[in-house]
Amino acid sequence: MINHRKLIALVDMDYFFAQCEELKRPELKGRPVAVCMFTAPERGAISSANYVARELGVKVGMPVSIAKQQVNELVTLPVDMSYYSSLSFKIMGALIAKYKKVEVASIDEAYVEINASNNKDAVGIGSAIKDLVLKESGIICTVGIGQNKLIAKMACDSIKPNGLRVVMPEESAEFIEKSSLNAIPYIGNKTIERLGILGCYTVNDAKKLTVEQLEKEFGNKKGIFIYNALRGIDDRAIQTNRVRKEYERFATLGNNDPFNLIDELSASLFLRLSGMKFQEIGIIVIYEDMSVRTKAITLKFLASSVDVLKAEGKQLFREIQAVDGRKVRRIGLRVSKLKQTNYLSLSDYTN
DNA sequence: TTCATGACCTC
DNA sequence: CCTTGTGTCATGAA
Repeated sequence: MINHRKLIALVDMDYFFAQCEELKRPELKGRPVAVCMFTAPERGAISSANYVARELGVKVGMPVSIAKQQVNELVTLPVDMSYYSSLSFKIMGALIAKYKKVEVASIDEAYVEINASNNKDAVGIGSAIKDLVLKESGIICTVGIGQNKLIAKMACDSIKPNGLRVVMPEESAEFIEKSSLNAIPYIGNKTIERLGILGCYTVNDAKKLTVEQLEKEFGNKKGIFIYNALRGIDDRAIQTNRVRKEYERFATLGNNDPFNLIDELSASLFLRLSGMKFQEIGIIVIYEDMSVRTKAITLKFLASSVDVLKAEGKQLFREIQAVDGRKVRRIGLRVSKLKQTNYLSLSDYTN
């Protein structure tokens, strides 16, 4: 038996936004709590819900009106992103300080490289991570450990909330075989549907497909990813310093003037950029039937002014309107082809 | 290289 | 009044 095998731990904060709210207001514990994105006082969608609410049928993404109908004692709170970000920042900082290789994958998820020679060691490290997170922030998390990101993620998903699960390399194949197809990351509804057409409903069904068949159906990259994932193979590396490649801001139009809205989105985006320059601007228009149309332009220069953003955003919107005059529900504004001009500022962690 | 679109993620 | 707000990546066409 080889000593010190490299493994990956996925640390995932449980129902993060709602748990942050419970931390802020302990009297909420035990009550059904949902953090909501409101577009109007009584209108919006569920962004995060604690397990009390989930057990009563509240689901992430659900309209607030439906959730309230279902659970009338539901506590609905608006998003307080800067609070969640500060907690996240504390947690991630503690992980980075203690472990050599950490990838901050999102506001509530991090991959950590660990060394463990056996299951017992891995469990010990996993529970040390859980203790660290709890001590640092008061937040309860779930840790999944496996030979790669895929196994770590699936182990974690399988044992939420407040869980810890280690799937050692020699158990990986069986672990995957016993999983359902939709438990595999990047296999969503569309992929499930297309696999069904190919006669595949389980992991073992799908393993009968050749890599060529999968590439033909899903494209080169994704075909190979799925072929490997079905066998527990995943060679994605831990990326210790990920850099944002684009930023976007959305808003629901309501009765607002779209051009005013674009000005507001520009201002909000510009704040977020904190000095970063950009060369591509894009607009995303979402219609009443939820269909999407996008338009983007690459500038001939690196821009850094909010006025450019406003002007180009409105121009792109006019161009879309000229081709498609349907009623607009939401508008998004995006900047990409970014160039970092200064050091990381606090706002890099607050939104 | 640019641009449009779509799948997926997750709270 | 059902359906928020971000972000990454891949593909295919021009």
